[in-house]
Amino acid sequence: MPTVQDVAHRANVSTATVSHVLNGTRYVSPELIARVRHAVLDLDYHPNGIARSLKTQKTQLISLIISDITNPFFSCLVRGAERALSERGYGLLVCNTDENTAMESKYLGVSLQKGVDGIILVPTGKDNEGIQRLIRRDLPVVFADRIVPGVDADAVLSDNMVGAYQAVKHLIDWGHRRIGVIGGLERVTAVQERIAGYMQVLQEFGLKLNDDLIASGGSKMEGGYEACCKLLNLSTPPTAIFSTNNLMLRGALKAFKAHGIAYPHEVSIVGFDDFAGAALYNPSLTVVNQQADAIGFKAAELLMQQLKEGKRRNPTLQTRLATQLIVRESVASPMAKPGRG
Amino acid sequence: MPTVQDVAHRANVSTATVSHVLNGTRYVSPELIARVRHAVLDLDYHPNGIARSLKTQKTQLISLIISDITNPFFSCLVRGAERALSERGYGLLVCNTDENTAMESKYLGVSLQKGVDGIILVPTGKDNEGIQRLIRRDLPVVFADRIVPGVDADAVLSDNMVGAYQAVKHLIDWGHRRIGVIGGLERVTAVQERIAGYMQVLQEFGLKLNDDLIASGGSKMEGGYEACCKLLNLSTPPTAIFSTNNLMLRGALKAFKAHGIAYPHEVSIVGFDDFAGAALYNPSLTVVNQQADAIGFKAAELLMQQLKEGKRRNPTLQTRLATQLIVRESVASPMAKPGRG
DNA sequence: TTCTTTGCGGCTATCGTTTACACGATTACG
DNA sequence: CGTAATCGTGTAAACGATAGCCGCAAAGAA
Repeated sequence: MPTVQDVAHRANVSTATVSHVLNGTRYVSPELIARVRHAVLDLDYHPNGIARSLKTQKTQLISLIISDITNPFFSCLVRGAERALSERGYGLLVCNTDENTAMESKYLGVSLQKGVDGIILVPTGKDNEGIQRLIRRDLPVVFADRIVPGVDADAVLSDNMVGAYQAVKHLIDWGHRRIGVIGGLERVTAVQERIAGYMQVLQEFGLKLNDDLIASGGSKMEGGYEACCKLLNLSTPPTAIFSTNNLMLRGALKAFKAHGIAYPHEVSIVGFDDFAGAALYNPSLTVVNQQADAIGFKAAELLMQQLKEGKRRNPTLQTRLATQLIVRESVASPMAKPGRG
Repeated sequence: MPTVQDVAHRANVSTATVSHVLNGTRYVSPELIARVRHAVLDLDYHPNGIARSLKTQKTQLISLIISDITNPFFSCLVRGAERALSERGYGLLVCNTDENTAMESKYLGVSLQKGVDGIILVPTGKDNEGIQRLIRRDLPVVFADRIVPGVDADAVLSDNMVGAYQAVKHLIDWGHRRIGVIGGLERVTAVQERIAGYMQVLQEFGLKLNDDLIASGGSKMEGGYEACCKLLNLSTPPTAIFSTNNLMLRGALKAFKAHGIAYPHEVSIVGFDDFAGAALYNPSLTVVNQQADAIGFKAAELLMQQLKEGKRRNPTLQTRLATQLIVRESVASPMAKPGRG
């Protein structure tokens, strides 16, 4: 592996000149430029990024901390972020926390050690000593999808309240009055907001809130399955269900299947977050779409901005991306006799 | 940001001692260990990974080059790899090539500059100068999902021929004789093998091969849609279709919908690669499952081994992971009158 | 007592860059 | 004609860690 020294030697110039030719950081005569270029080619020289990082204190690395890449919402988010970053020559370090705060801390720590230039964080939710440390060190951080309440940093989020509002309003428009919710992890601000949206609709239409109708589980398919079973096993089950995330929606569908329930005629269902194939289910699924890719992209852009300006932004910027109700076939009027049992 | 120097100073020892205490690389008296530990805590010292990397020539970073994280197969693969790596303190740099050889080269280049310790590569297929360079530099590489024919490196793959065999045999067992294939990119060895498996079954059952029945497209949903349309528009369309990948399967389903075709009764279909929700379609989808997570995990493990042994393996090791036919509802007997017109 | 051995821990070169500073030469200016 | 400014390039000091090589002291041997 040749080094600047080797190049300098071969081109009969100093290492400074080599460096400046390569980076265009000061005037060098055409003659020397040519010699250096030549030597670089001859030796197949590629500058060592690590040494460069050590000197410049920049790694061109961003870490992206999410809960689970396997969730299509997050994989789209990652894709969006990667698109924005790779254009500008940044690499993306992907970390899966599995909604586990300890993991999050660990990854925050390794990110710091690896010297990333910034972090896009989908926080597990609990306020976290690790996050405070980043902020203190003045490392650019932007939250995506969720925030952690006490912490002041840029964020790009879905408009969760409105999204939930759209979903639940849709159910009400179809005549549903007894609407169940499948919630995810309670500490996650995104689901808090979605449930708040749900409650707001209820209030607006003068329906009374029934705690039994709010069922929570993990955030994955299994959790959705269990939560949905809880709802279906109520003495008077809901006539419609609003699932606050995409994996849990599928869990709910599985529960329908297990209980021999045909949607939408026995129970209607609306999900949060569209996904490839939602249109292909039979009946197809009515969902609230969120712009996962754009969230990632935007978050990366904000981060790049902070990097350019060299500081964390002050005051902090919170962007909300619109959601959209996609009406398909999973909602129908409630049956004449609500409930099954 | 405190450095070893600061710690050494505060603990009244040399930097060498600090380093050795932190890494346990030589005997240090309990007394000094305590002093160093104390100083580390006092200063909230965290070693700078970049400096360490420069000195040790190791970054604890692996890059994983795939075509598209948005494809559930790859996101599972990533997950598996990450699980194996993060346990051992390695970070994962994720790169999406979009099946584009130029992108692949670019990412190979940046990986080298960033000084990754190894690469897990899902090659786009074309033999690539960049890959040869890695090999020459003796950088550990392991292929996942596919290989590039001329290049000698460890690989972890699905047993594609057998998988395709299972799928197509299943269709034949149900009485199908005119079976279409939706192929992906031709240069991808995985799809080559799957098509070879298809051909093998045909031969075994004395069916003659018909080029019209092999339709290719991109590797994504759109490609599947188009390829499926081609098949459906044949003068005598197939009675069953084998899709060689997961996204294309959904594209095919979309084509069914567009053509008003009800599977499995009008046309049967089998896909390659199971995915969350395949069981929830209606009718549910019969697919050949591959162990995506295990492929990623195993690939990472092989890489770790190479790192431990300090060299690329010789001779090279190729692992095949079993596939499994998951019979659901998307296959039925062909109609009495094959074709539609 | 003196010489050797051994064990502990400090000094310092090194990894491969970037970049502040210095330098000599040439030109411009008052 | 002396001083200053300009110009093009080189020298060498960082960046923050690791680790080879020594030196010193205490212990053991003769």
